Amino acid sequence: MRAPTERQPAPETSDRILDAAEALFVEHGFEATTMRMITSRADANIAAVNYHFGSKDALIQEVFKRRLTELNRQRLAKLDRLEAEAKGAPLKPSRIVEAFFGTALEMAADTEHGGHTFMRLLGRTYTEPNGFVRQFLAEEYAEAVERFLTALYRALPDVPREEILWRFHFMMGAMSYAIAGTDALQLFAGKFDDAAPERLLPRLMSFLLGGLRAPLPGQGVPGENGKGAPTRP
Amino acid sequence: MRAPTERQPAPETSDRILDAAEALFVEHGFEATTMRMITSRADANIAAVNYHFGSKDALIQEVFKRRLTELNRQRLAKLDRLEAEAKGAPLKPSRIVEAFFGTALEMAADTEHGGHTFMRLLGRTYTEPNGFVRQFLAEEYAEAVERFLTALYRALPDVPREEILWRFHFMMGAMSYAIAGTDALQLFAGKFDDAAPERLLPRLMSFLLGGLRAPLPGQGVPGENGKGAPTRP
DNA sequence: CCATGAATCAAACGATTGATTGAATCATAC
DNA sequence: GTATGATTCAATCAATCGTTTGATTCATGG
Repeated sequence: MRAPTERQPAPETSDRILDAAEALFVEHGFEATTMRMITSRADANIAAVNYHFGSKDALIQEVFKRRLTELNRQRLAKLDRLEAEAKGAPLKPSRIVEAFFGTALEMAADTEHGGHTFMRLLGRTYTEPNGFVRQFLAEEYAEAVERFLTALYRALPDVPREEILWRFHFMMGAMSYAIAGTDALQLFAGKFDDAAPERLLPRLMSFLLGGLRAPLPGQGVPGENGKGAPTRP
Repeated sequence: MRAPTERQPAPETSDRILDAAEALFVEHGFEATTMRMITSRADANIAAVNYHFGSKDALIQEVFKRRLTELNRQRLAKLDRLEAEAKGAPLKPSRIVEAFFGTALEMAADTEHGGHTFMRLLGRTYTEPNGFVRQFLAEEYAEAVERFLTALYRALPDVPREEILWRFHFMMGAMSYAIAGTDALQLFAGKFDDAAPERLLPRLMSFLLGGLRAPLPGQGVPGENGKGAPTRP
């Protein structure tokens, strides 16, 4: 009467639970989302979560694994294609950044299949205190981060690796906020006239590349070397 | 026997509770931090929180108010000084960015008086799902955001305001991750050789200004217009 | 020395949490 | 039609949550 033998593709109930949990986690966070809220929204019995997944923590992991594995698979596929086309030459930084962050934004733009919901969840989970969630995310990301960092190191051989590391970190932060969008913090409530996701990608990409290619922090005082206005392309 | 009459400056117990709560919130989040954990760490009775603050939610607000009011006061003071020196002329964007984000990083660099702990908490709270926390933060930030946005609008008259709004948003995200630093996500575990906070400020500032002054996303394909390498100053 | 109110304390409150039980129901194969 | 195993169900478990209580201790002023 315990764990189901996985023969069938999916009996639907576990998927409804995953979808309900995903949406509720975005809305209330992990701790504040109760099993009863999840099963109620999924039209399932309270015992269904433990039957299908084993525990609440295992359910959380499954919510992430379902989407994150696919996201990083797409990212690495794009990187593979770029490297194949380059035939051994270093890639352009803009291509690398677009492969990593653009893929994430594409998933975030997909409101039909829950991709948008998940990316909002992912963005706020990067800073999740919960230990096991963080460790799980780190493992799931390990390969992709390694590959993309290596590509960036090759693309920018004159830039100290530590600097690239930090800027990659900063870019992750900017992307998180970009996806969280208006609902991250009501700081800009009523100020965003246009939250169209199709305009978000070029906006974020310009910002990220501007940051990545910024003058290195050196002897010069930052901000003293330019007119300070963005240039029209 | 209810709320204390505020005659004395501070009987010490409420401060110990605030410090303990601040540290525990960073470590475990709001929900996962129990009253018993707080009062135990603060060497106080379990009833002390409700006696001094009224409720757990009120305690959370007080933890933020204590530091955030001071942070935004410093930010606005710097902006006031810059505007006084400029005598009506528009400010340089780099000065504005430094006044807003630099002040935050200064507080984050202060490990002596809990500033570092608080800024880590603040960074991860920007994406907090909890409704009342978000609304409280928004109110506490309203004036500063308004003032700094206005200054940026004046400093960059040729840039669409919506673009400035988004880039300010992106900058907030990058700063959050910068402060969360290594402990945000173990994605880069073991890769940061140098987490010295005094080098973080110039690093972040270069990145932010690079992003703020990046070419606007227009007709041109992003990333097709440059060599893609950061320039030495 | 005692009166007064702030502060602390141990103990308990009802409510809700994630998890578990054993029986009931369902689908499928023979 | 009946056996078999997967799934669902109502009911309940112990544990823990934030909060409250009433008594006790402490500090201070007259």
